[in-house]
Amino acid sequence: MEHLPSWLLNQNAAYAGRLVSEGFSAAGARGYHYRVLTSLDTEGPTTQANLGRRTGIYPSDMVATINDLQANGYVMRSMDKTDKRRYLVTITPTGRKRAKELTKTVASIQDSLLEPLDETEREELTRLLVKLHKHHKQGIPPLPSM
Amino acid sequence: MEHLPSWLLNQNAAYAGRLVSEGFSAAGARGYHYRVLTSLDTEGPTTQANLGRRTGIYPSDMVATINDLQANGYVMRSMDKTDKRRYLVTITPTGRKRAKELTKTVASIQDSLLEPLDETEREELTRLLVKLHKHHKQGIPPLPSM
DNA sequence: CGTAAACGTTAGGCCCACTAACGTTAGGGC
DNA sequence: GCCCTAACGTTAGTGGGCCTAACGTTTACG
Repeated sequence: MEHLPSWLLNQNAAYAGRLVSEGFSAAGARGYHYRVLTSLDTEGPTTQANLGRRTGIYPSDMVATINDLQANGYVMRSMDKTDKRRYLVTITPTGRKRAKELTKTVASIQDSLLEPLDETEREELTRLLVKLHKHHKQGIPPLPSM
Repeated sequence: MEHLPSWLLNQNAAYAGRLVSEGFSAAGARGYHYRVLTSLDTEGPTTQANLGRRTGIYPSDMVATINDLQANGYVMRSMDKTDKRRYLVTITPTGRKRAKELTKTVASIQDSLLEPLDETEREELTRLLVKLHKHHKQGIPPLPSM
């Protein structure tokens, strides 16, 4: 079991998750918040559905996430005049500030996560994980109803 | 975000998890069952607490896991004469058979998981993940109350 | 123009990780 | 020998992330 890639992936992801969620929960945030904020910050405002496609978050979970972010003033919902089904989600200045905070938190976590690896190994690991992820992205269900 | 190791780890683990749990749930099992059964099969019978240490499963979850496995006849609880606090958990012949089944399931999943990588890359990925895991194992809380 | 699709939303389920508390039993210090 | 602490198994419950089902409304398409 100790050398099963799926198991290793899981154990390491669990560890990374612990680190990340420690950092996040100390800041009163969760993974979904971070994902949505950075997406809005770097890729611009869009609808909830589209946001879901960008971040891999289900529409049902997106609602709660946006609610949270909106309640904290990090994000604004405005209706799309041309399509009454949609909301347009926009990040606020406060939201941008928070996005940067969380990004910094996450970055410092990468360091402690990758601590045992030297620079070459870090790059190689990242490369392999990217390759794996790119390949499997296609096989992932296209987030139904979005 | 797309190149954050922690994020990549998570996404790939999620994908691996989907594959694994598909395979498992088709067989009516869960990850915890597999972990416990293979541990018993390869490392021999032991107490619940020790089993938890071997597999990284919390004692509270271990109870339910052993209950399930026992209900299906894969495992036996017998009391430790020398220490009335402990149960000794032993795998049954049926359990061994099931362990082998699940192992086969998992093995075939590794293949589809690692499909995009060539042999060298697979070994390198495994090596890096092992290194990461070995290093961080120490920092992981020693499974409280065990 | 009518049917199918997309949108946001509510409700719920599953698995895994993790915490808290409890009664019981064993072990170590003095 | 006794007390305090620690370990054991157990029950209960939390929370995050992933995922499905259903619904009313609105838009797009054939």
